[in-house]
Amino acid sequence: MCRVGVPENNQKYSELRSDASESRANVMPEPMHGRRTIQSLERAIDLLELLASAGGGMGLKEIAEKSRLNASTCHHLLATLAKRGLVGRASSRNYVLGPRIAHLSESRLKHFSFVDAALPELRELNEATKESVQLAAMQGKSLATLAKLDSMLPVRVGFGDEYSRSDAAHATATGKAILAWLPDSEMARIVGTGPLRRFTEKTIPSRKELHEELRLVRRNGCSWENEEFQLGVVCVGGAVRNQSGAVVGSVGVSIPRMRAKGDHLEAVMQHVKEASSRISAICGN
Amino acid sequence: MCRVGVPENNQKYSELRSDASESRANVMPEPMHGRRTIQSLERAIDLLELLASAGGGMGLKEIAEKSRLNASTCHHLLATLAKRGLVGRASSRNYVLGPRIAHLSESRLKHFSFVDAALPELRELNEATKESVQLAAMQGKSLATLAKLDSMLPVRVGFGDEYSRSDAAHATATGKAILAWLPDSEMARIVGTGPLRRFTEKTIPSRKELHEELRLVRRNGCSWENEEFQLGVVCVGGAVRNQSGAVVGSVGVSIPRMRAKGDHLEAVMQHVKEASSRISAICGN
DNA sequence: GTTTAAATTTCATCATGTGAAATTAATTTT
DNA sequence: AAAATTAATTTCACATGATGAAATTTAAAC
Repeated sequence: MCRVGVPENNQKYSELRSDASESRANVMPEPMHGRRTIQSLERAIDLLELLASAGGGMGLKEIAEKSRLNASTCHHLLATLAKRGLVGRASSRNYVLGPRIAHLSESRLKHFSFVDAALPELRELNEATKESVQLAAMQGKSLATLAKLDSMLPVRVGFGDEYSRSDAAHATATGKAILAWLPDSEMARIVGTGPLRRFTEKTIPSRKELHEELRLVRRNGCSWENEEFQLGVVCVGGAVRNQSGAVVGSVGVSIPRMRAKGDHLEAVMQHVKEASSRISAICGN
Repeated sequence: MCRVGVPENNQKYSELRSDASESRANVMPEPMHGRRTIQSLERAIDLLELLASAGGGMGLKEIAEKSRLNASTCHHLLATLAKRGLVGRASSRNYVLGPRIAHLSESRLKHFSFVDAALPELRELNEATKESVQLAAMQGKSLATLAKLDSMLPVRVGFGDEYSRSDAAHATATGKAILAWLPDSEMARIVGTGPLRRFTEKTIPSRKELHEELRLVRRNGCSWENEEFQLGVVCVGGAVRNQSGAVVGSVGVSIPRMRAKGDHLEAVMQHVKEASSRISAICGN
């Protein structure tokens, strides 16, 4: 008897392909010589991601169903991954992510540079907003500026070349972005118990108001600062998180007061949110 | 026209294959139908491991050389890995391990059970030595027994079913295995400043002697304990480390004094060393 | 600017991944 | 226990898709 229709797998395959070349418009129906990606490898990665998503581990059958792949194919892929330690077997004989994953992650972490990783995104943010941008992180109780790209507009915010540390976490958008998503105990440690240092007459004066502001920041998804550190300068900040969701730093955009309003300000906030989430992704989030 | 000789790749391939089946002696020259692993996937994993080993990242050419693969093949593999975030590009355009590695590792860690992972190895140790074995870890300042398998011999060490915690880190082999490879500050915190609790007349009495013993343990590669916790019981312990080399626990074998000598004791020490290093591997080390 | 080297893409070939089917192993039910 | 059921693994023939030499493009030196 002859097979009717398309073998099950073909559908899957064309899905993958159209996905791979989504950018170029599909002017021609079937021209693509473009062997863009390696099928077996992509499938193996699918399985890894699948195992990652379903924590407790899965049996072959479940994996085959969820991945919509032939069980035999899954078995071959899993056997290869298992041989190399990228997957392991739980006591229930379920497949789970293997020890070699931890090893790879460890050696990545050892050579990972936050600044290097963030710099391309920072440049993009700089070009998209046309404003001065910066990357910050806490070092002890100090807010450190790790990188800075100045605006190219004639009127711009620029504090020179010094990568200053300061006790201004409560008075800057980059600082507030970090504080807002830090555990309370950490936040308290950084803010301290003494009076909050005043930089301008607009600096948040009290702990109570700071807490309230941070609550709003969390709700809003990004932080802001209105001449609280330097008169004439308005700032917007976004938190950067790592693989475990912990805040590791923040990005900020500094705008001269004259431009800090309306559509431009809205657009900057949007860009900051996107940039911070992209940098977070690079950090494993 | 007929092809003369073997195309370059075939050699490589047969290398891989013979490597894959190294355990079975090559009695037959070419019987193997065994399509055991998926070549492209194994090659991709080779590249990941290569990138992990050479921290700073590598260019395509170097990767191709080191992996002994065709540059084009590397490129296809890397492009696929990059599409899925398992590799990324540094600012130098070098290939590096990507953010998705951290993500996978994170979700593995979230569901990882030390006990589950170690249990099979523990069983093997139990069968190999015929003695009672246990898995231990520090919980605060207490040494906790996480799992325990009794010997099947008529004369055996067995403390019943209670998974006891105790302040016996300095008096047991499992405890000393942990202390020996902990950072000094951690070690000091656990041992405390008060007098060391005495369990038998053989318990190490002073901090000074403990330090000296731990030095010997480090040199020896495994710890031991001679009726220091319970008269009549001798114990051997090995440290378990995780991906970053930190000590997360230990395995121990408890032997009745009558059997704790000569070849048997030697063999137990060897088995403990191997078991602890295998469990460490499962933990990512 | 020119030269050189590295990275990427193309494409024809055939080795290799694929999946249906058979076999074996592990559970569950009787 | 034995039978029945379900899941896991292995086999194998075939067509797809990975491969690598060569061409092209891009980036780095000079």
